[in-house]
Amino acid sequence: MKIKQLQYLLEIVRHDLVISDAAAALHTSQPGVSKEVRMLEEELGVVIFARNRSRLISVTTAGKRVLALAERILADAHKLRSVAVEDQESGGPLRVATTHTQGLYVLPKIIKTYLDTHRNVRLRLRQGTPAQIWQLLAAGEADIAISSGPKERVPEVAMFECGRLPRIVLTPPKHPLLLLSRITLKDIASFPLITYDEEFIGRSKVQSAFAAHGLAPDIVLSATDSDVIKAYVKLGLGVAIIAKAAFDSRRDRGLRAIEASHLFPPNSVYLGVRHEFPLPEYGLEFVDLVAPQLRNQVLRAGMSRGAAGSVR
Amino acid sequence: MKIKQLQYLLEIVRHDLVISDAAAALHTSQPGVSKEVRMLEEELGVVIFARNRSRLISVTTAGKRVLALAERILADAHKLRSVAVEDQESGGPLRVATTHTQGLYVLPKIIKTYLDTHRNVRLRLRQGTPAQIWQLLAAGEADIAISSGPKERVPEVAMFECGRLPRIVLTPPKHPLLLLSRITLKDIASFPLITYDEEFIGRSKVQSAFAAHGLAPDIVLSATDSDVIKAYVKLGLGVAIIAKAAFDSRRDRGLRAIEASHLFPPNSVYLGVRHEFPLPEYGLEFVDLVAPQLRNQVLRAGMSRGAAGSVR
DNA sequence: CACCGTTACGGTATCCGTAAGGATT
DNA sequence: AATCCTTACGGATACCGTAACGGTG
Repeated sequence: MKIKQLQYLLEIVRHDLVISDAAAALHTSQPGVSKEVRMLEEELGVVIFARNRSRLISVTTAGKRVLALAERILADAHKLRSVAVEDQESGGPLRVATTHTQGLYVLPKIIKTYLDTHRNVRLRLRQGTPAQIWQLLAAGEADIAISSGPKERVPEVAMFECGRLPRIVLTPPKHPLLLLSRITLKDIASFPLITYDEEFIGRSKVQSAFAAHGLAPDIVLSATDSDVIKAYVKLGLGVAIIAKAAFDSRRDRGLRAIEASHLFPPNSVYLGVRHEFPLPEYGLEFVDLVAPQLRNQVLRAGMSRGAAGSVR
Repeated sequence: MKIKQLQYLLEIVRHDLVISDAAAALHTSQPGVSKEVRMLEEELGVVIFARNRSRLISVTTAGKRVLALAERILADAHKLRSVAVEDQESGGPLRVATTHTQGLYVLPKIIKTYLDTHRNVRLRLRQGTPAQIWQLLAAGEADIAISSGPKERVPEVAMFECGRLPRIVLTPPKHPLLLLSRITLKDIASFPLITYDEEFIGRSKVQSAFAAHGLAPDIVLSATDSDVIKAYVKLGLGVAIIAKAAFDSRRDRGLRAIEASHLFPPNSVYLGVRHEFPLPEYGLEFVDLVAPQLRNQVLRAGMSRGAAGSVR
């Protein structure tokens, strides 16, 4: 069974059962049409047209059913051909604001998968500090924020926890800390410390942990960027406390990592959208890749007005 | 676009995006499947599968739409293939009781057209006198009656006038009546008469017409069958009054016809069905060919209980 | 290195147009 | 005689399997 044969059928009916006319309309030869029709009839085991040897008389009852199905198949085939043009309209811009760590170490795989399947989405990735990120979202200059939480509530946005980043201690090779089987906060506090900038939540959590044990670490340098921090650790200026996700043992050969999730609480990562700015379907599908369970909450948040307690 | 290509798509999805497996399931070569998919993508101008050069990763958003349509098309195609078997069940017996005149001179064309388009209907034609015909219908041994009316009402059936048969006078060649420009009843009455049997309505109408003019024709022979009547006219036994439809100038070369519709009222022909025995669709389609305007009345009559006055 | 998808190639079947035949109106 | 469907035939095209190639995990 070929689609062409079905086209022939309908064209014949459209021309009052005159094969010659149908062939002319189809820009092909009349014997070709005649033959294809007969072959289809033979394949289906059904007489579609009642013939008078030199003329088509009428459509059989079985033929009517065949024609009805053929019509729908061809309509679907037509829709199929226009998927391409609709596809052009199905994409659009998607602005994601995120931190350096997320943008460089967590999102790449997700974004690759996403762009593979969403050819017409123009993804714009904006990096910044958490404060900048939530500000961008609140101002409507980003559609999705992925970042640790802001220090102050931002009423315009809804946030949902979408992951937790455990901490590690980062040292140069052959550092004394590497010899300890289970390090303590006190061990760390005896070395100069390099960590995230003040406005990062991670920084304050680190400081609180030390303070809870009456310790006051010597923070010699802070930065907004894991890679900057790494560079200074590599130079031997101190040890760092960063997200585990930002360390790649293959790439960061000049560094060593020590598990520290027992010392510092993991840093929650939030996905945020703006109230009253519902994400398009392709935006929700991005959310699906970041945190599959969040789709419905994000959908509702985008449609509702701002309210307290959107963080579960 | 080919149906085969759509099959390939679904088979690939069904095998978790592994072309090799799909090809094996389709009993064909793997490169063939690969190529057809790419050609379809090119034709539609849409990337259906996200690829990793040596693997299919996922289905694009446009691809999902393509797959949805492909699925419906293939489902319809499958239905198409099974039209043949359903067609076997769509027919059935249709028993038509009718007179010799109708069966031999009026119905053949209709029946040919009908059987051309209703290959699976087993048409049984039963001939008889009007009394026999209506009796068959009332007894449920016929589904449709086509005949002149019965002498007595038959409560079980609904009748609808579906045609009128004007009369002619039938003579041998070179008969004296042929010389008259406009014949009268008196002219006819001067010759021996051959006509339908007593139980035919036509016979009594003819007799009434003569009686109304104080004439008493000499009916030398009567028969139930136009062809029997013709045979005796041909032998010179007398002239006949029969339905015009029963005379074919090409076939009846040994006979001559004289218009007589001004002398005798036309004989109404009725189509009848039994109350509470609704015709199947294919039966109604037979009625459509006999009398297109009757379909709905016949449909209703078949579903309702017997009642007076079904003849309009 | 095992697996998978793509590319290349050649034999074969299918398609499709022209020409001729036959039936009907 | 004109119209229309069918059959016949031959050249071009597309199909499809095998084999070789390239990338990936």
